[in-house]
Amino acid sequence: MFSQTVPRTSDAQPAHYPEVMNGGPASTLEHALQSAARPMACSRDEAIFLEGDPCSRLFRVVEGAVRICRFRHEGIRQIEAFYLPGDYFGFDIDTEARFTAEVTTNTTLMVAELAWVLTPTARSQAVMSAIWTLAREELRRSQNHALLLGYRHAQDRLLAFLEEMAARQHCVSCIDLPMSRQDIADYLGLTIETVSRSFTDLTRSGVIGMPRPRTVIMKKAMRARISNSFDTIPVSPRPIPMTQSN
Amino acid sequence: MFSQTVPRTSDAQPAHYPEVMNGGPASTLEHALQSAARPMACSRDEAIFLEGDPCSRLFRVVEGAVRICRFRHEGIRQIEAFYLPGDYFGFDIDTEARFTAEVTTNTTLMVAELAWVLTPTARSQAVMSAIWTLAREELRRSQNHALLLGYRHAQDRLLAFLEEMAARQHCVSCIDLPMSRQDIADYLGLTIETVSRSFTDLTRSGVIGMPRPRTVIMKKAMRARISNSFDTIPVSPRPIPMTQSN
DNA sequence: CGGGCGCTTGATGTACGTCAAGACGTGTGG
DNA sequence: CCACACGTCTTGACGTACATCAAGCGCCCG
Repeated sequence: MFSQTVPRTSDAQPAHYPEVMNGGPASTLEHALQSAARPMACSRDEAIFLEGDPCSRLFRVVEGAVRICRFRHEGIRQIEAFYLPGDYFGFDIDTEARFTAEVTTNTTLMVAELAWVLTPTARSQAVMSAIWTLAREELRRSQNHALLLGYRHAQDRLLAFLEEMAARQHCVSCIDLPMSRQDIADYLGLTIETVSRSFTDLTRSGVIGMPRPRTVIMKKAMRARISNSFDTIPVSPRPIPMTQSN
Repeated sequence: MFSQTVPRTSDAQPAHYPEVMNGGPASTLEHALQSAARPMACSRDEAIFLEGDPCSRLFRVVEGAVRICRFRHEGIRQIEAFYLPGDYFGFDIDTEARFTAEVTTNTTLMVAELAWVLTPTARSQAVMSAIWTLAREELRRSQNHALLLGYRHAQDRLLAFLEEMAARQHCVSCIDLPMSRQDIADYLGLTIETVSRSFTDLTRSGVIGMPRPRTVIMKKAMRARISNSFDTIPVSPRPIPMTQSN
């Protein structure tokens, strides 16, 4: 339960901020959460919280994946982020959740009451700095998402997405996709057909291998395949070392 | 100089976080910056800092506008955010700037050395909470940008952009656009021609008025014109009261 | 082995990108 | 103050990539 090291981006701290804002070893967060957390199993497409719900709980993905999204009237759904094993979410920036959170596949979470985590005894500077690190990571992720959506070609967006997934998972070349084609489409701002066709095209051109629909093998110089890749690394400036649970 | 109240989103604080994380009256930030800041005038397209530069300065827009962006190899540019009068930027989440900052038009800024702002005397909890508020605002903006880019039709993106601009400016119906069509295109993930055509179409259909290219009048139920608007307000959950300088 | 869901593939329309030219407005110099 | 020139914005013609509508395949689970 919360027994992993948090995704560490702490190798890139703003040197100027005092300790309370410096991430430091984010394992302090797990430590503070250790006794507060309880496990929670969700089956596919189950909602964890809805947009507008009070932000009262902090979650960590153990196994599976979570999507946060919004809906437009005719049922059009837009996915803002995926959370993979090791990721925290729910420490929102408002009193009310700005997105709906659902699991994309059978998923195990750890849950802790924010009120409990932030009790006077628990709310150390270390905990606060860990929260700060999470917020920065969230901002970085969102900015990278916007950059991804700036690509005009479906293949570029898909490749950027696959690179993000690869960077956030352990293996360099083997990617597990714990979400449906529709989920990917709603994250990339495309239709499911275009996503599927792009997967096929990338496979046919030898850029990726796809033994099963939700397993992708990265082949050769994939980055060079992005027609207009950024001079600076577009998706994840520094690969995020992410300790996966179980 | 930094004499305005910061954009207040503090009406939506996570009630659970201790004071250090609660925005509180962000005027504390201006107060802390008051003596540290110096004015800086930039002419159109001038760079303020480049991607990769050390994050050492905090800026506030007094007049004009700033864009932060990245470049892809063939000169394709992608704009992540605009900063308007009253907005702070430069308090980045890393030691190095993740974007290049340039002014879109003749612009006046206030500049303060982060090291000075964050000296032991200045780094009060109030200052830190103000920084936290800025970071949350940045996250919200980035998420809204990603949502905007999720719209599949150019007119929808443009309308969402205009709504964002309207919400961030004083007047409800009269929008000043302190950036070129190319800037708007690079922010919306479109070409300049498509942006121009969308402006024309919206004008012809009576949704907006455009006395001059950079002045837009919002007419009638503009929101209803977005073909797939979000059930919940897409761009700015609560209009941001933004005190403009001079 | 059968059913259903997720994924893929096909055919067609349309919105946007691209290339190109022209109009407008703005700023500068005479 | 006017004329000119440059840059910004707009408009046009055309090609292309993606959305849409529709059908079919394949995998997984019951």
